[in-house]
Amino acid sequence: MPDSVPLPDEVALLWGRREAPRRGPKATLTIDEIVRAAVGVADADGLAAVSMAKVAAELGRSTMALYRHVRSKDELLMLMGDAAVATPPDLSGADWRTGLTTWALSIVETLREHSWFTQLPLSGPPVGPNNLAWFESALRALTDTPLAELEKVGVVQNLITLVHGEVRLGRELQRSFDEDPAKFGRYGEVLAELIDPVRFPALSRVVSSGAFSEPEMINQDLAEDFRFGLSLFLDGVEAYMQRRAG
Amino acid sequence: MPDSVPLPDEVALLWGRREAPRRGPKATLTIDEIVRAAVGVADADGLAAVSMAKVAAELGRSTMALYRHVRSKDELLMLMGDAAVATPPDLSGADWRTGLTTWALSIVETLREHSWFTQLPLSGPPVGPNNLAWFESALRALTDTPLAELEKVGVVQNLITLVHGEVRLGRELQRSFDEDPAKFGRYGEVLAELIDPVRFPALSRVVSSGAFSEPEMINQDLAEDFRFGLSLFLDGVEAYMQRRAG
DNA sequence: ACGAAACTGCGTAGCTGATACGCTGACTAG
DNA sequence: CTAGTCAGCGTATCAGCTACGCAGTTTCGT
Repeated sequence: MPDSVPLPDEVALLWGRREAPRRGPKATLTIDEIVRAAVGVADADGLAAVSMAKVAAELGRSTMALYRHVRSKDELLMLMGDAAVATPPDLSGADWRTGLTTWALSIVETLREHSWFTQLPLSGPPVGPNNLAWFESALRALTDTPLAELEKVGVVQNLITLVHGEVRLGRELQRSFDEDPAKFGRYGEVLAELIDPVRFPALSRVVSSGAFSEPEMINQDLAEDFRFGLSLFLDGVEAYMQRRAG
Repeated sequence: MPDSVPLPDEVALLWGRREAPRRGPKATLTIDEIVRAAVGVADADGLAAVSMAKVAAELGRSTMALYRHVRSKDELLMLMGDAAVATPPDLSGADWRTGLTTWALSIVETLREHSWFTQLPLSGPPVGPNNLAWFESALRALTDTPLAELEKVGVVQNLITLVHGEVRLGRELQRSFDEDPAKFGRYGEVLAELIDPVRFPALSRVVSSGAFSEPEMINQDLAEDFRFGLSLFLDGVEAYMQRRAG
């Protein structure tokens, strides 16, 4: 059976289905090596540090050598985006709620190690094998629920959004903290100074409740917020299912 | 009363509290003009098009003139981030749920017009006057609820995340669509081709349910997903309040 | 077995963009 | 009036992406 729909070029690349040329010298570089090197650079020094030159240097090659394997830097970024997420956990046997919770925590953990992930330009809906595997994994957790297929997609989509937000915020706050730790100790103070209790009554109440005065625990607080948000969201899903079933 | 905590420099800038020099020629450029021009460029051609040179050209100035008013491009981006969100809606009189819904839809609408907002580097927790005003607005909607102050922050934080996700996805899908409209018509087909129903049963079911075959309505679908996610989340908040109060 | 075709790796060079430095001339406090 | 300040900007440097084309390598067709 021939491909009735020839795959878009980047998709073929993502799935390793780009046919190798038969003539000419064998490539001494593989896409895999390049992507691995790029991921390494991003993990170590952030996405901004990923330049074609640096990745090439990491491999002991010249900058332009990479362009024989990758059409553009954007294409490399796309490949990195699929390489970053590897394999989803096995959720079989868990009820949908436990499954989705595990799923969400797993993805957060995975992405925390490649927190540049959320900075990648999106090139449309997911098409990479690993990203689709995670998508599949989440959908599978919802198999035996009364949700319509489209609703399942909606739930997973929103879950992904929550996860991205958590990872992004974690990374940015961490970076900001590393840049100037002193600033964090003063966030509460600075707010207190800026905020007129008349114009900002609700915010003032939060500030004086001391919610912003524990500068040391940024990431703990953030992870707490995420778990809280996640459980609220899943509560909502549960309520929706009951309404729909009953 | 003197400032016990001298404001960090960028914060002073954000709040227009940087003192003007008393000697020398008067500036013929204001920060406001610069920020407005930069926002204009970003609205028209995207954040990537915002270069110091382009913004300066927009104002009929030389590139380096901007650096008298802004310490770096990052500082300009920070200012853009506060300028983009202007003034939050008045929610007084609404119950918390209606209030937060209005709030979320307003922010989405606002950010849709400056959808580069979600690409800005975050420089820590919010400090700009407009961003804080939105924060205040959301917190105020939760005033008369049984939530603790820290929980209110958590709820709003997660709401913001959902909003960012919606805006980001909308922008990226739109861009991707504009780049190659044909690709969207084929997303369902491409998936169908890639996905082995044995390895991807749940995804296959979604694909064959036709959930991905209406390429024309990307943004409608997305907005739908957002409203769905928002209502699920708020259902969860409601359930939590009841549990807490009862 | 041999020439042509198909390739790979890479050197070079062009272009865009951020920004350091220092000059010129304007404005103001005393 | 004059010294001190400051705005605008020309110039130059550096980083990064990538188009182009050469030189050497491998394979196919005959």
